[in-house]
Amino acid sequence: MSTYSDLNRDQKEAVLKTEGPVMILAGAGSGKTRTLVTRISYLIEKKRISPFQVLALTFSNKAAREMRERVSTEISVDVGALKITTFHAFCANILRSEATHLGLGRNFTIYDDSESKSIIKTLLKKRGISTKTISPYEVRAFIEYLKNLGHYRGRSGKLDYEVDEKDYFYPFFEEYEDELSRANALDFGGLITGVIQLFETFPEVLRMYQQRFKYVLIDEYQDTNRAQFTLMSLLCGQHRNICVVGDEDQSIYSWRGADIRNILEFEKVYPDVQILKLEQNYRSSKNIIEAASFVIARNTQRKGKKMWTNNEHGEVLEIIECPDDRKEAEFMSETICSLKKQKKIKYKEMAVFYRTNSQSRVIEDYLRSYKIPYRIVGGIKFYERKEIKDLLSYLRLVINSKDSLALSRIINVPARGIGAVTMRKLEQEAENKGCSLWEIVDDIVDNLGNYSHIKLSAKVKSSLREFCLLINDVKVMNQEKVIPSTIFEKILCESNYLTSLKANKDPESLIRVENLEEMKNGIKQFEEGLSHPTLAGYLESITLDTTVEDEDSGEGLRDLTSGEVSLMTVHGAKGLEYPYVFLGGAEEDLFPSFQSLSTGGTAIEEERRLFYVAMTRAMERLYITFARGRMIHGQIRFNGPSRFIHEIPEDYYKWQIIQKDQRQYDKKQEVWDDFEFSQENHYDYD
DNA sequence: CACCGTTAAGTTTTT
DNA sequence: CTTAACGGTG
Repeated sequence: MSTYSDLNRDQKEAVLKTEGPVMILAGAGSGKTRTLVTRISYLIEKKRISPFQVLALTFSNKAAREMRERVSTEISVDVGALKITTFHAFCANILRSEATHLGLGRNFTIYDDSESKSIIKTLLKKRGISTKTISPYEVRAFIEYLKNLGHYRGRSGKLDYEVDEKDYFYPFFEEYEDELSRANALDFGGLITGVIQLFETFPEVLRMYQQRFKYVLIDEYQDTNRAQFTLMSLLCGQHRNICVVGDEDQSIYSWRGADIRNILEFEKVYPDVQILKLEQNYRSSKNIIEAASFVIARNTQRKGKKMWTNNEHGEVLEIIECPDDRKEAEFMSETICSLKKQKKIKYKEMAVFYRTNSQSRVIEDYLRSYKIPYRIVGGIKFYERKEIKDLLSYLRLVINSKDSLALSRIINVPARGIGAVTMRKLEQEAENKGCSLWEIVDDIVDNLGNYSHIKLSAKVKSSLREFCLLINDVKVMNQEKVIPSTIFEKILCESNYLTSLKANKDPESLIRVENLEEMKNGIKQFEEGLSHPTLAGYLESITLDTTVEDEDSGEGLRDLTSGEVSLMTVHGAKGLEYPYVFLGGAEEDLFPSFQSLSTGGTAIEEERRLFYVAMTRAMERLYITFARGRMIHGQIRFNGPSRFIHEIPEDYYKWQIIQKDQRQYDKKQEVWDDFEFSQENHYDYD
């Protein structure tokens, strides 16, 4: 890399301003990643900063991977020392090395959302509270809320948020934290707050990291929560070489704790910040950019950017009014086919976006019947499947025997005759002795005599013995650094998990067997390229990065040169771009969602940002479809087109009506012209 | 202890 | 229309 001539003036500035706080407001398609990558290589090659001192934090592994790859093709120096990683992986890393400071074992387990929910459920149950009196969901939300703020138990000093320790829910937060530390576990939020606690409690540790990371860069800054902001402030407190890159108009994760104030009020914390705007869009046609700009301009929570492009005007957008969701899917399929046939557009250049996952079903049905190859991006989660979680629990227990959640999950899977009654006895004993479930189980097997007060049948005893034997065997294997795939194999066979699955002849079990096969492939893949793969390393890699390699769908439908049409939620589409985009279900109560409308306030602005994100993914053509009537929860609902459609000036679109019928939407009057028409008469076509 | 029927509820999901 | 969760029975 010797020249920056391919960058525009603003981008160059963003590269060159390396000292002090910098905020780059990078609009959609403004060449953000390219700018960041160039900035990193400028730091290293021109300013002779050691790669060891540069830290780039992203949210997704995908983003981290992409940046790492692009940096490594860009610069020739050793990139190995360069830290480009996710917030969570970064924190997990620090905590593993500094674990002892916090009284944590370095082999701690990381619980995902569903696991922390289980913890809360058992917690409530233990207290004899029905889930109807207090919903575990609410408790979880409360705990998550605290962690998103950066709160940890006993945090003191000047807090920039308020915590009411007399809050009805607060004791649950404390009990939950106790439960996690007993299990030597952390949840995702705890990874961040754990590092905050570490830094605030041990200034010398903080100083060490401050000295190491002299240049810090944060991508997708609009999605940071309070805790991440605090972490960043601590880390950059000395040198203040902090560069954040984001777009307030693409902040779509506030329900996950993202705090848009982090970006809107950055100047308050860093008055000397240099704010740079990347406003030239290289992705989309003029029509698309301008139409999207009109929509987003309605938001008040903005710093204000004026996106522009040198690209052609291109075609106007198309608004397609369909009688129902099936005709909408049919329109998409028809259009995709004709684009492919007549304009030789490849499938992989087309994408369908929707607000909710449930919308994909009808679309999939039609795509299949039109023999259009497609792939769902971010649909079913591989690692959330029962059989995968079961085997992961075995592996976890081996690594961290205090992980009682993992133990309870698998002690009777496959069925060994160790049921709820036995488990209650064991849990009681563990509680009395103040030790973990595993210790009790392990001890009972060795020293039965000490447990005469616990009545266990002979069958249960022998089951426990067998289970213990297996786990202890595997623990030894792990200590002897046997590779993960061999350990996996052993558990799969000797736990009888595979045998009992195969005994079931139903197709469900067959799929499970295949999934386990795939899991093994995943482990093998992990081992490749590592000289000393460990089980702990494997677990870390998959809890913090659940992306699964694209499998080849050998269904015969796949067209290698043309690829597949991509289907995803609008959330899933962030950061991506496609020449041809279909945005389905642009209806009131769906997009914007019913919930956001009833929440009121600024919730609608986030929906608008979401709509804006969807629009700005499109490079050449954008089709926005809506259905007059849609099946929702088994009932046909008539919601009318999304308000966001009306926010696009009329010169920017062509309004097309599919299958005229009696119930037409009159966009001039914004009312249905026939309200009395009965649903039944309406929906028996074919 | 496992299975089946009933009931209730229903966004988005980077880690 | 789905799906998850609970409570009753065999």
